Formats: sequence, C-alpha cells, structure tokens
Amino acid sequence: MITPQSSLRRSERSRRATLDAALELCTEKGYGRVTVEAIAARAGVSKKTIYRWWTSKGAVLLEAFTDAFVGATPFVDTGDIALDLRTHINSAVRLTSTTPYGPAYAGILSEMHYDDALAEAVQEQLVGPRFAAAEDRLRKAREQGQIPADADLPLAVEMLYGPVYYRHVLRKPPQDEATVASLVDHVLRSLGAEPGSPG
Amino acid sequence: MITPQSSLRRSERSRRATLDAALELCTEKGYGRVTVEAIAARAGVSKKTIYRWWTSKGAVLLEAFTDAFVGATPFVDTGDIALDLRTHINSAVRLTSTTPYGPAYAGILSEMHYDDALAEAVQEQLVGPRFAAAEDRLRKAREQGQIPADADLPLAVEMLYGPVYYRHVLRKPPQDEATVASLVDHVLRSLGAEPGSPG
DNA sequence: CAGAAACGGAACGTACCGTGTCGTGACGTT
DNA sequence: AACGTCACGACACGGTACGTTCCGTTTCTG
Repeated sequence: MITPQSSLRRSERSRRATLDAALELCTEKGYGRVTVEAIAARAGVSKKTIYRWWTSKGAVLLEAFTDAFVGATPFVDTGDIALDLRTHINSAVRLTSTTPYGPAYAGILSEMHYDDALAEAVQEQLVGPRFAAAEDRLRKAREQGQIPADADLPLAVEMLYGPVYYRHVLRKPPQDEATVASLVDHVLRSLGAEPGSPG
Repeated sequence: MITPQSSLRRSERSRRATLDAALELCTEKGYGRVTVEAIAARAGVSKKTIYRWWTSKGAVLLEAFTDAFVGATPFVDTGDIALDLRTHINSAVRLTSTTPYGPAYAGILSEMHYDDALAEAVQEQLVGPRFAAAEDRLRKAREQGQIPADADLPLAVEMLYGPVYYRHVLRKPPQDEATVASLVDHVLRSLGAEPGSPG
C-alpha cells in the first residue's frame, strides 16, 4: 500500500530524506500545516518523487511514524501483571506526548476519518498489535490465576487505553506515572483481581 | 467569541442557513472536505457574511454542533448511580456515533490541534460541563455512601469517557448498551463500590 | 555500453483561502 | 416621512497548495 511496487532502484536517500523532513515539519508546524510542497523542499526532493511512492501526505507520515517506532514499545513479561501494564501504558503515553510523534499521531488520527486506507493501516500496524499485546499479557495473567477466569479482557484494554486517547485528542496534559499506576490498579480491581501487588 | 459583536440587525435566516448547510455538508463529505465556499453556496449566503460572524470553519461547526445539543444530554438523578452513569455515557455514545454529529465532532477534535481558540471553546462548552456533571453525580453518590470516601472521581470519569473517545477517534464501532453497562459496573467496582446494584 | 527507470526542476490548471469593493435593501432614528 | 446606518449578496482579487505533466539528467540493470 505504501510502496506501490517495490523497486531495487528506489533511492533510499530520497526516501529517508522525505520521511525525516515530514517528521521535522510536523514538529515545527503541526500535522495540519504540513504540505507536500514543504516536505519536498525540505528534503531536497521533487514532488513527483513523493507522489511516485506515496499516495498522500497521510501515507508519508504514517510510514515515518511506524518506521520510527519499530520495536520501540517492547512488551516484556516480568511476571508482575501490574508492573507490565504500567510499563506498556507509560510507553503509550510517551508515544502520544513526545514531539514529533505526538503531533504526528494526532494528525494521523484526524486524517483517518477521510482516508479509509490510512485507517486500515493504522489499525493493522499500530493499534491492533498494541491492543493484542496488552490482551495477550492479560490472558497470561488470567491463566496464572492473577485475574479471575471470567475477566473481560478487551474491556480491560479499552479502559487502559481509553484515557490515553481521551487526553491526547482533547489536548489535556498527559498522565504522569503515578496516575498511570493508579489507572492500572483500578482496572485490575475492576476485573476482580486481588489487590496484592508488590511495590 | 463566536459572535464578535451581537447585533440586532443580524439576519437569523442567514445564521440558520449557514449552520444547517455546514452540518449537511459535514455529513455528506466529512469535516475535512467541507469548505467555507461550499457552505456559503449551499446556504445561499456570501462568504463575506460567514467571515463576518465566525472566525473559521471550525467555529461555524462548533456552533452548529453545540446549538443542536443544548439540553440534549440532561443529567437526571434517579438515585441509582449505575443507572444514571449508563444513561449519561449512552448519550455520549449516541452523540459521537450519529450523523451528522459524529463526523462533525471528529472534525472538531482534529481542528482543535491547530486552533487554540477552538480547543478552549470545546473544553468550556462541551467537554468541561459533561465531565463536571459526571463528577458531580459521582460525588453525590459518594456522599450517600454508595461509593467509598477515598474514591478518585476524576479518574473514574476518565475511565468512563476514555473508551468512548477511544472508539470514536479510531473509527471502531460504538459501544452498545450492554457494553456500556458492563463498563459502568467495572468502573464502579474499581472504585471499591459494593456490586449491589438493582436490575 | 545501451536501455530503462527514477530522479530534480519547473510549470501548469484547479480549488480554496481570506479579504476588499460595490450596490442594494432593511432597519432604526429624528 | 426622510435620512443615515449597517448587514446583506455578488463579484473579483492575490495567495497558497493541490496533483499532474513535461523535460533533461542521473543512476542502476542487464
């Protein structure tokens, strides 16, 4: 979708320069003020080249965004479900509150409403995997008896991620780590878990 | 902010036609594809008139949006905190999933990231009052002993509203009433409330 | 080394922006 | 009743960014 046909002759230099310029401009001006012309000028690349490899501004920034976050949010299993959820949600908070990724992601979320392909890509490449990772970790905790057998895991994940998105889209200040810790504790308690968490 | 100086001579017909046209176009094309020129053409109004009374496209749609929702989400107190929260959240879900208001609100949320005045207006006119109403209702329940004295009410409201926004901005299907009911039950349980809610 | 393909640069027509100008008509004042 | 005032619709303007096209050059492939 992003690269219509892969080509060995494609200039990696142009690709990188375009993605870097897109993120830079997103930081400086905000997603909605970034233009393809400005990206081309900043990157020292012709507009033609950008339109050859990407279908829209949204596609460029989605690739720049995901590209920068490959492996940036690993999900380690320490055996402490509360600790692991805190780590996971804290990384999501940082993701959405750190330049240039926060503003870029806000723009991507906007564009999703008019670009079905972008919406699908975001779901498959960003949201889906993170959601699944959180649910998998909760399922393991459930199998180990740290969470009741009848716990509604998708609902739990929504309760964890919901406030992150709520604050992000409404431009409220991001959660600090204490707030995230409290959120995790509340969600676990809502599932009926025993509050006996270490630390 | 919306009306720079109120005037007795302002044409109510032009105002209504503009707001109606804005909502119509938002339904048909999506917020990001709506232009002031199209609004003016649809409403049979000159662009000059629109720019005379509103500062931007976002201001027009915010007024159209809030205008249509004055009193649409009353917060009744039946004495049953779970029931009242369900009613409240269900109305929010409908608000964000019904055309033309859902797409319009999505667009407004996007525009907020580039328009500080719009962000402030949304916070003061839409988000703030609803958040405060939910918190007030929870506080009353706390005073009546239905919720523990140490319950974190702002966190509870975020856990209630978070999933609504999460689904809305990610274009996921809106919650049905059973899901909302489960969400409310989970949030109340996370606060340490007794699960003894009537039917 | 020849062909193909991606490249940068420049220019195009279109769309929408926000503003300015103008004549008209509905209001309020006296 | 006559006169100012002011919002109105209309039209035109310069500016910006869109997405595309043409052209000549560079770079990789075979």
